[in-house]
Amino acid sequence: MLTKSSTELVRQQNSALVLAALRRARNLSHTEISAATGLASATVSAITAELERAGVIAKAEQQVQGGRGRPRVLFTPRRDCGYVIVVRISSDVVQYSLTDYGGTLLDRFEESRNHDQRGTSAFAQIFVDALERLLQRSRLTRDRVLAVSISSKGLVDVDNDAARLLWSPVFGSEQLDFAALLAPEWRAKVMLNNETLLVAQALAAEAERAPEAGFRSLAAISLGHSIGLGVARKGRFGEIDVTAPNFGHMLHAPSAGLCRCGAYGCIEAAAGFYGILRAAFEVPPDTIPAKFVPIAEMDKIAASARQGHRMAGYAFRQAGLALGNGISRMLSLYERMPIYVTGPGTRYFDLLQGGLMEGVSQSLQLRLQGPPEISVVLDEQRLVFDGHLERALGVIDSEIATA
Amino acid sequence: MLTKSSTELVRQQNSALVLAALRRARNLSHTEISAATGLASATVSAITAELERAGVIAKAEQQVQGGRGRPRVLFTPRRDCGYVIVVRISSDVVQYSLTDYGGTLLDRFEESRNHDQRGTSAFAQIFVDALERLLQRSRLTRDRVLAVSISSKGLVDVDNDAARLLWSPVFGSEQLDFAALLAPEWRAKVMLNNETLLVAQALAAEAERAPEAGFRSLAAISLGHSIGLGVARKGRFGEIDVTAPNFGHMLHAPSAGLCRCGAYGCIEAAAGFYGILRAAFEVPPDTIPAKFVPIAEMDKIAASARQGHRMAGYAFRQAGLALGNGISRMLSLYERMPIYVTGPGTRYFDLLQGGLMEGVSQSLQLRLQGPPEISVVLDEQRLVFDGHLERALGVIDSEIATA
DNA sequence: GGATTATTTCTCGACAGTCGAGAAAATCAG
DNA sequence: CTGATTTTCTCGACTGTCGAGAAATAATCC
Repeated sequence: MLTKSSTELVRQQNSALVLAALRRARNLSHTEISAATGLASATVSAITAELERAGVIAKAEQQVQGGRGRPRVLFTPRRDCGYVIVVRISSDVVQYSLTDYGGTLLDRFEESRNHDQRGTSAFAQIFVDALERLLQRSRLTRDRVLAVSISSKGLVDVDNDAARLLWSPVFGSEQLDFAALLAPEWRAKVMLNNETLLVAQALAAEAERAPEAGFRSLAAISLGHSIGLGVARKGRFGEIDVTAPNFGHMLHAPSAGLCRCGAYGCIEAAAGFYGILRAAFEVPPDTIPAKFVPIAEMDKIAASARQGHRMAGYAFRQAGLALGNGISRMLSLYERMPIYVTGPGTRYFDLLQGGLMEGVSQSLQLRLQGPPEISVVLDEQRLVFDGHLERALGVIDSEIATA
Repeated sequence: MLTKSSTELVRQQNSALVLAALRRARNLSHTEISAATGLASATVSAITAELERAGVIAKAEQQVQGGRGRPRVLFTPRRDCGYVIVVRISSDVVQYSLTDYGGTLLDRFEESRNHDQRGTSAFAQIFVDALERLLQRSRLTRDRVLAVSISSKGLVDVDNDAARLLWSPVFGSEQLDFAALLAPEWRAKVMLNNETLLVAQALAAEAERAPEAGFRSLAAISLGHSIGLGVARKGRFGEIDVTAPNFGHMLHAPSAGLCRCGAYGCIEAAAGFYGILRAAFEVPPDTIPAKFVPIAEMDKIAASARQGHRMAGYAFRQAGLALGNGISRMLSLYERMPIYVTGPGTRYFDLLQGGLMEGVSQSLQLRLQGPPEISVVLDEQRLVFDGHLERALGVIDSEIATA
């Protein structure tokens, strides 16, 4: 069932367009906005006047000099128009950041997760307190925060309005509903996303900004204790569509052994750190996986693999194979697209590559279209943060345009 | 990059809305259109007047009688406004159908595909000739045909404007570009879709029509000599989005043996008719697959499986397992959705079911959300045809609205 | 220094579209 | 024939976009 359209929707769409252009370029003049959006000059006047009246954009202090005619006046988003809180939950630490509406970082602190006291209710309290602390440190009130963007590894409720964590390596299948946690007191929109989804979002935004590269789709794979996948595709209306399929716990092969999710044969059970560890030490594959593998331990296995140790090399090869087969299956179901590999596991990419290429090359589609481009991207943390901002600010912009 | 909006686009969208409503209900009065679309009465007047002037809709002859006040005048799409040609290519026969703009069948004939003379150029000639014949029999000119909708099993170019068959069981990897074939002489829009995609389209349209069932997504799987998958999902703007992932040639397990696509371990190599045959007769799995398996042959294997013959039962079980694992992987990458099984292979569903359920139940997601609903749908041929019409008429409608 | 030129922003009227309200049309009941 | 009822049609108000040209303003030319 399609939905009806109206002139107000037109204005919303075009306002959003102006905001998006302004966000990309930081500040633009009247004529530049017109050129970037394709809107007529008169329309730009109307929209900027409205946004200025609403306090969302302002004429920039510093005006550009030099041209011949009437000097251009630059519009820019008002930084103090609202604030965004970004929360990154990882297995050992939780990072809280505050940015303004322009996306510049104002404050940040981390709290290490105590490994003993698991349990969601304890964490919920810590979480809410940390947000309050963030406000106090910057002397802000709750209603100035327009969005709280949270990320974790794991499975997230796809329903757009919910912010429920369905399964995560940190909390297991104890569900956690962040929207409910902040429900009455906070007006902010609460969003929860898979970490690797945000990486894909950031990479896609970057690709879109690049000169006419003609971005269509891409996938981000994060290697570490667990395996994450984010897929970004350009939708029919030019918008970037991002999903976080359940790649790490997709079935690879029963031989991969017991996964910490409780199933047998997940990709993660072969390619996650604990899977590699288990294979390298020839632990029976139905052993309950290690809760946590120090990176030093992994480095040791990698070193011995590089020195020619047979089982260590085999473990990485099997991990690569699981990833390669998974990628092959993923591409069968979507389409050919470039793959970006991130996460702590990239430091072993030399050891994984052989198995990975072998695993990828076993399908009709890849024979027809050639193997996908696979590249390693290093700064996962920055990408996750960029993805947070990209999403949160985008949502805020579209809410402003809708109002 | 989003795209700008304008008042003309609003009219396009709303015209399309009116056409869609009219197509669903055959004929509707002014007030009914208003209720169905949510548009104001005055707007409906403007749009219907325009469409009537363009010759796309007309006031129906037969008016409904009985009420008290002014009698309602029913609008209905004009059948003679244009025509659609539907071509279904299957391995043994090609079916050509002609329908009017209302979707009623006017003419149909079949031509059996000669199994010896493969080769696309010969087929191209036959194809073009058949289309001409269809026109002559109904005394139509080429320019009265607004769409030619073609279906085949296999891989289709995803690019929306192209109509290129990339790989098919019928022509192998000899590509065939139908749009180019009809390029200068025909004004009709040429579309080519995977057969199972059309099944999914038809099922989704049906689900959408049904009372508030809240359709979100579904998958159709076709079992036969080859294995097809169509996935239909409701997009962000209420439109139905359909894709035909390359499911049959997704990697299952190396043990599945040689597939006729040339790769090893495809789902089809285990679950396609020739795969089942091969396993039942204990032919080595790297044997080059049979080009064609008569259904009688399959029936014999099924009969002996039902009588307890070990290898025959095993073959079907392995086929079910391959399908189940594939479904599990597919659902990992998309989301939980109901599965509809069609095609000639459904007559062996009792034999496949055990393996299928076992194969499906091996994943985290399915343990969290429960197994998907799987149901058998019998009349695949009708669904394919319905899907053709659904798509072709939809495209025509949106082109009319755009004009 | 004053006129000219180039450039940007702003404003006005035309045009397209939707909407609500009420007039007009057409039928039925009494 | 009259009034009630229901549906369709029309009119004016409102919102939005667009093109053209007026207004603003700084650099340049003489």
